[in-house]
Amino acid sequence: MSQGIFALVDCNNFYASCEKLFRPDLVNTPVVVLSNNDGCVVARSKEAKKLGVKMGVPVFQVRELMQKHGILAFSSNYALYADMSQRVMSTLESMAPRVEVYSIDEAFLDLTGVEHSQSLTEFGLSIRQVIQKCIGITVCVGIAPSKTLAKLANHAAKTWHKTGGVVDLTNRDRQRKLLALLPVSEVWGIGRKLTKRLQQLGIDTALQLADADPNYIWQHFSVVVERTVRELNGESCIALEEMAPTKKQIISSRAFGERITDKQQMREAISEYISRACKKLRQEQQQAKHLTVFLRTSPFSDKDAPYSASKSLELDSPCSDTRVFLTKAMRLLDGLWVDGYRYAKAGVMLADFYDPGVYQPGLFDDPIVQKESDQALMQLMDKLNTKHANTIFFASQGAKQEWSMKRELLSPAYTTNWRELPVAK
DNA sequence: TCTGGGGTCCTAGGACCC
DNA sequence: TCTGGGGTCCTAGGACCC
Repeated sequence: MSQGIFALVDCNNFYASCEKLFRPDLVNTPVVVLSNNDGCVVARSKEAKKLGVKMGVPVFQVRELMQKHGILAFSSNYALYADMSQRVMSTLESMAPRVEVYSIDEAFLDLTGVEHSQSLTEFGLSIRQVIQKCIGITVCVGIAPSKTLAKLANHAAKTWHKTGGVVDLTNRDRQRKLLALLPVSEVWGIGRKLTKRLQQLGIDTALQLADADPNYIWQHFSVVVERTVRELNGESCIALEEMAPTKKQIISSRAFGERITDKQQMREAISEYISRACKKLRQEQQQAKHLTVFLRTSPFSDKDAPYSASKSLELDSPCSDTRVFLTKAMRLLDGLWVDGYRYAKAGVMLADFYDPGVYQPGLFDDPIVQKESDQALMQLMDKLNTKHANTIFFASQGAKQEWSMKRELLSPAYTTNWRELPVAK
């Protein structure tokens, strides 16, 4: 059994906390943050949770509740959250030698060796204090010999306030006590479907899963669930990954603010998604060979006829030039578009990535030759657009973008735009 | 009227080869 | 006019995560 010690540091109500941070007047106000298009609730402050707003509910279902209790809603402001996240992560990196940034609001830390100089709980508390003081964000810390147990320890730290926001779960008896209290659905990697199937076999609690025979689980489920069983028993099977693995695909897709029925508007939307995806591709310093374009009507509406389709193609050689993908995507769209539907969402996907310069073209391929001047043009575009969004764009993206998503409740870009810095009065 | 977006991993099954 | 079995590669779809 490998003898690592992991900590999971997770920001409390991250998006809602970011919004509140710059609005001291909202200390005790219930706040929610909405998904793109202001569609559903993706984050809730503790006050909003207390009032019964559930994660992921469509806004129209809780509108009454929000009005009744004065719950304030914000559109999601990713520029702000990404910037705050970076501050949290670099603080963590200054406190622990090995850090895996797991998501925008979570990181795994390798705490091997820490216990020689101070207790693990003390270390957890100091992480909490430093982040609170330097950044103003509250985090909880779960500590355990496997990532799956660290997740559960973190859950416990969030759930029970008397823990002080830090739970050390390195002791086997404490592990089993906690596992007995938690339903199997709380376990990392056990989603809705697996929960149901496990319950049918009489496995309701996390402890029952931990005590199941790994071979039996492997046969009835998969190696993934079997690994989870081992992790629940303190055997570390999922390593800490400091380096973000290179991406395998890039998707850019979005539901429209209003349904699209006009092909020209769809062209604009697809052009916009291609531009974003290609920019991301160049940031990853990769080239792609595969392109997919897809579109669909709303799967929730019973009055709209359902339609969903996608088409893909392979380039002769990998490429990261927006103009090449724009041309190809428009051709794919011609094959997908059917008049008369009310389209709700569309998107593009790039895949099959290569490092620049390593691809061997086939004998009969007609490789796209990327001239230096082409690459320079793309670099210049990216540079200008990073400094000020949408400085230059392709005409096909459209200047008005009437179809773009709703963000009616957006907070200012406090930390990423000089003109929107908070003012101390 | 109003239901997110962006990812990963695993598995099953078909095509194809010897 | 034979039709077994094993291997590999690819793709679609399912399940999960935040």
